[in-house]
Amino acid sequence: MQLITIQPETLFQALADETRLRIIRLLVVADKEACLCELVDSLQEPSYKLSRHLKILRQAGLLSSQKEGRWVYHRLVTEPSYLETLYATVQALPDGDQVYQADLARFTERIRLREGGRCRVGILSDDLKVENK
Amino acid sequence: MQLITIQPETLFQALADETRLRIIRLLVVADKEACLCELVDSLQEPSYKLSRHLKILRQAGLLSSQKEGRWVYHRLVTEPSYLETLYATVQALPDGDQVYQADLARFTERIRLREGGRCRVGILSDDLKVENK
DNA sequence: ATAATAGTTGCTCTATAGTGCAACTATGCA
DNA sequence: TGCATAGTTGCACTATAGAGCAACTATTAT
Repeated sequence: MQLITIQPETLFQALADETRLRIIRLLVVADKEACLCELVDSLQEPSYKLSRHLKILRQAGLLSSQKEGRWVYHRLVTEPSYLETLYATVQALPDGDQVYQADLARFTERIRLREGGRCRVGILSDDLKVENK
Repeated sequence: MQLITIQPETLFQALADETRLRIIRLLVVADKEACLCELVDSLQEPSYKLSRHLKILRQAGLLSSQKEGRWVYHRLVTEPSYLETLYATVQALPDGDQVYQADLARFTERIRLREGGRCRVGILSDDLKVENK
């Protein structure tokens, strides 16, 4: 049950950003949940950036996030039912420069590293890791 | 045929504004075209404001506008087909504070003044008229 | 305990979006 | 021919959104 009502504009505002659309579209098409590090490797974007966008999607009621130890799994929210219609639209959008296709390809590769369906490795793309001095 | 490809984000950006959602929702639910002055009286917003929002919707590929004498009629674009799905979502959105319902009520009343299906009067809400000194 | 790492967030900066006012164009009517 | 009016747009102002950096928390493994 959702106590505070989310404004319709907020919903569309959440999708009005390329990075967030890539996240949503990936989760819609792959029909899977994903943790941040898997998204970092799939979208090739820094974790702090994705973390913030995930928060915006969560606040818009599109995503639910569950912590499991070190990892946080993000999945699409499917209620209320018009969200399913919305995801159908997202899935039907053109992929002019094959960005989504490339994201999905990396994601598919990446989740092959899961053990028992759970993520067991961190960020693999060296250039996206945050180094602790 | 659409020569320049509209980015998916642009589509959602266009809907990420209360005024523009009111316009789209009104046209979806009423299943009618409307001219600016009818929209001004229905949404109770100044014409310069709506005119700009209509332009944004047009540029996003959601609206087509045709001039007929003094009046410009705006109608929803239905191609490509995922736009229909998008409108279905818009129609299914909650109307918490009955804003859309009130807009529709005023619009229904307003288009009763048409003659032969065409708008024959201008802005009726005195407080929204732009006075020429 | 300590180090490594998954993830988050405060801060600053820059770009862009929305508003209102006022001036503008274009069309029809007296 | 000139006026009223449907509609558009340049300008200035303000608010907000997104990015990057760096510091932070929390959890696991050694």
